Amino acid sequence: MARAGPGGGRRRGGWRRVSSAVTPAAAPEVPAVSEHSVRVRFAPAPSGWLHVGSVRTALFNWLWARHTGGTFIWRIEDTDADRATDASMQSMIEAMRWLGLDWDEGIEVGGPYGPYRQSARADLHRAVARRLADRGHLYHDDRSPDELNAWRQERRDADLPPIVKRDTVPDASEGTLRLALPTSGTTSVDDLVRGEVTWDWANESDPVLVRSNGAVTYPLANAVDDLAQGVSVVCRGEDLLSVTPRQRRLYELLLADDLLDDALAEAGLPARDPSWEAPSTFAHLSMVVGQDRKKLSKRHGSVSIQEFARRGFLPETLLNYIALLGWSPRDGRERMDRDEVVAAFDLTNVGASAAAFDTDKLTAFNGERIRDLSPDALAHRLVPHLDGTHLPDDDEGDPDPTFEPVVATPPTDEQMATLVALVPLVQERMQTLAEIADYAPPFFREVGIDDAAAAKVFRKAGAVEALEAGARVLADVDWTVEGIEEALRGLTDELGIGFGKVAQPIRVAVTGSNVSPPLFESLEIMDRAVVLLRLEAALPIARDIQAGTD
RNA sequence: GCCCCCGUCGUCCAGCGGUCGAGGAUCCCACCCUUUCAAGGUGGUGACGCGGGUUCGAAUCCCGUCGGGGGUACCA
Repeated sequence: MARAGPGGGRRRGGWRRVSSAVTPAAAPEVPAVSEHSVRVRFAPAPSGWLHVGSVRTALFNWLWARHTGGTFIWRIEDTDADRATDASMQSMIEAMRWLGLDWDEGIEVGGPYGPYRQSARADLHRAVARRLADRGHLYHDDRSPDELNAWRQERRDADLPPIVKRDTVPDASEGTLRLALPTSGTTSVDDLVRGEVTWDWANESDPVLVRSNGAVTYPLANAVDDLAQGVSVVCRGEDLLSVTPRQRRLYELLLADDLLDDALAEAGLPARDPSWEAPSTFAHLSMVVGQDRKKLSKRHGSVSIQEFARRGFLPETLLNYIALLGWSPRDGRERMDRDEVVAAFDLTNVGASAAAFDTDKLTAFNGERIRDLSPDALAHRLVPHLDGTHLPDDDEGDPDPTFEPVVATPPTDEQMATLVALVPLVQERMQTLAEIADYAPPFFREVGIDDAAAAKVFRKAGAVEALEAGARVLADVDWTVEGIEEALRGLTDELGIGFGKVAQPIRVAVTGSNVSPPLFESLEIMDRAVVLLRLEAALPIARDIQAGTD
């Protein structure tokens, strides 16, 4: 990833020192938190769900806080009451908890610089706006949205940029309040991910800070709260890169002559720590795109993070995989657990190009992780995929509402015992937890025989004989893997056919499918009586198919 | 249109002027193993968007171009 700009050395700042002071084995004499400690925040608007892109932003913030021993703040930006929903917020909380991303200050958990829901900070925002207006930084724009849109269209039609500046609008006494931005000169920021980025003030449109209904907008609330909460590092999506100049202008204005401190006092909110300055570090993360390099689609990860749980992905896998989207440790390791990622993560070493979400790679990671689980742990993780909590995919990839739970909620002791016995058989052949729904049913209840499997296997010569002989020898044999194997393998000589021709018909008869865990082990954990019954029941089906074949 | 960002195997990353006849992961293919399906093992295909320049030397630096993305809201 070539980093544009002359910033090759810009990443060598003081971060290493900070990070080395907080590794788990940090020497006790080094204070874990200094006056320059990292304070990062995740600040989503509560509309919609957490998806891969927003989770990556949350994760990188969280990782940087944990790596540096800093503070991870979760603030909710619900200044637009029309879009914010409580359901969305609850869903986000659930997703964060599932991923194991904990926050030190923020919604639900509180903290010294709350409230952490912007709608609860409206008094502060208004107090700030009033002071800004008093100092002459704001002006009224009384055009209606329709008028504004018409004006913008005119400008575009004339190939002119629709940039609003104080002198392009009448200074009316009523209407929305805009911030008067500088009209000339440039401003630049040294972004951790992108290097130096420069803007010309002449191209920056004056943002609306207060709506006609009196509510403040994101540009104001975001800047105020970042300052009031002592945020030191702003790490967010690239979609907010263009908003940086006006935000930094606001920082300047708010910090001048104690404007913000006075407003904080007036609103009765906690004072800022005197050592806090404006956020000095910015990191704009690239977008996450689909495998087609276009916007994230439903097939490619633009789904709620809960959807990944439903599809049988482990939270550890997601965390590991998403951390690798745009970042990698110096030694090139890919499979890492949470602590390893925290230890190795480096915000100053994040790539700037858009990352495509690759479900195949995620799936491969997941399979490996499943194999690393202890059988007992895996059994417990499997339960939600059997009891109806997580529905398997239907043909369209949507939750299948016709899925019949395989075990009770909670599972009976007997069901749990069966599951624990089954786990070693399926563990190494699963990529996702959801696949258990394919393997498990015949071990728990009666299942029909799959037509395609029957057609394929029963029509082969020797199938009927294999079923008959299988039932015969299995009727009295030691019901152990060894006993079953010996009996069944003995059949190849007796019938004069290969073992595959013996095993497949029996597999289909007993499991209903031509794909299953290993036969002997599968039979062993089933009831002998059940096995014999199924072999018996399959016989007429096999005979029919053979008859039709001739 | 205007502003900004990005551009190495299909995909994710490594590469920070010579050690790159470009490395790892994933995907794909082949072979081994094998009672199905997997897993595992071995091997393989596959990339510096293009054009100029700087330099003894460029994937690495500069310029241009093309392509992709974001912004251009009284959304965030």
